[in-house]
Amino acid sequence: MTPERKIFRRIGPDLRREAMIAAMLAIIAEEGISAATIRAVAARAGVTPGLIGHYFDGKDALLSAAYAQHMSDLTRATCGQDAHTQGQSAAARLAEFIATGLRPPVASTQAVTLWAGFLTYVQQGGRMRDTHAATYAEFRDHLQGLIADALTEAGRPAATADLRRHAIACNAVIDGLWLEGGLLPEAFGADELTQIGLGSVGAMLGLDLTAAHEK
Amino acid sequence: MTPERKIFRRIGPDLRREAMIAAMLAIIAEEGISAATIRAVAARAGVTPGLIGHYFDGKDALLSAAYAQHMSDLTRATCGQDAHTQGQSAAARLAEFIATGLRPPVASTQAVTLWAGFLTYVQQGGRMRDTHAATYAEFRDHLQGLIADALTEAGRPAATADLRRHAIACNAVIDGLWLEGGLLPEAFGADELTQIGLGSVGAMLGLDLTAAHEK
DNA sequence: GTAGTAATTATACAGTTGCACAATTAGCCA
DNA sequence: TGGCTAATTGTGCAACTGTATAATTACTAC
Repeated sequence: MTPERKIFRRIGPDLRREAMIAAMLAIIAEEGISAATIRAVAARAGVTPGLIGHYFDGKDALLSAAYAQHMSDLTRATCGQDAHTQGQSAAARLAEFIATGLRPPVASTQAVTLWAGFLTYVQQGGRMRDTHAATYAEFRDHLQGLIADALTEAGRPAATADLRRHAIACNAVIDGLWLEGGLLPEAFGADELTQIGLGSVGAMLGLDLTAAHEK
Repeated sequence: MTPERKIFRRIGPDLRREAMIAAMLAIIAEEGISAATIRAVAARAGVTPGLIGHYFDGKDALLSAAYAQHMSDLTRATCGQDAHTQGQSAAARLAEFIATGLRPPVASTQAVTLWAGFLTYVQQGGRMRDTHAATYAEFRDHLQGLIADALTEAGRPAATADLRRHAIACNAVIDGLWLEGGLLPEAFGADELTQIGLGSVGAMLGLDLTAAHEK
């Protein structure tokens, strides 16, 4: 009766890393970041705690990697819809961008919870702050491009300074609605945030995005 | 050479509680919530760890109290400015409300960092979730009242359903700008967020809030 | 003054945390 | 088939965590 040792399989280093990141994200989303200990992540990933130290240079490195992954997922899910709206009008593309950001999986309690869990560490500088700044810039630049196209299409091209202000404002609306929807999901109707988002941004830009979105 | 015991003063129970809450808030703002241990809070409050257990029923209770205090501070700082704008037009009062929420001390890295630190725990239910829901409702209801007055004043009174949508949207703009300003303060000019906020909400409601605010 | 009492300190404890390190093993290549 | 190597495990440790509790002390009322 020798103490039976765990039998294990080697999956590639990349897969192993991904599994650990996925485990960390799942735990943060479900139980909060304070529950995301090395041991808990290891157990969820079906692995021994020591192995995490083998793939990541300490817990902070795993946290950073998980944050980068999550933000990358969100950005890809939001900006990646451009492919589906290639032939349509600029207004329709902008409307679809907004709608995508305000409906699952982008807008969801889980996504907001994850983001919020990381936020504490973002503020303390280091890699996570850079990731945040880069993600924000990418998202807003993308939005600014869509706004520029839509205004040009409407025969009202705008100067760069105005475009910047519009992008900041539209981004704020989307962020705010995304946040509130994720924090208090039961406080809003199914389609409500999307409609409000389209209506608000439309009013700010002088475009009828609701009509553009329904086509 | 007996081991010298710390000499201490008794301040009232209320003052002691406040000192502990203040210490907790300071630590969360400066070093993140993971640094807010009982021992750290005690040291900052100039007190022994055991005393915290004497005034609060566990660490969670202190955390809840600190969160409630912070949100109360923010709400009071934002809504409390009504007194100064009593005689003015409804549009001016709405404009001042928005401007107050987008400039220090309400809009600041410290305030956002604090809020973000608590967010993780808000998601896990309990007292802190109730505090969040109540704060959000209070803020939005206040905003909705200001919007109703401003629209009525402009000769365009709105139905309740429309007011609700307007309040959600305006609240989202303010929240989004507040958040971004706190997370990336160096990315925006001194007055920029206020101007964008007034312009955006004005466009959404069909009012010239920038002009109303300058008077 | 001086007792009484609530506030405050000091200490101890059991559990948890991140991590380092040696021992083991799975899969690959000759 | 039989090593070789890197992936993986198991264990241990020192530091830290929240909290309970007994011992002390500052203040108040008389």
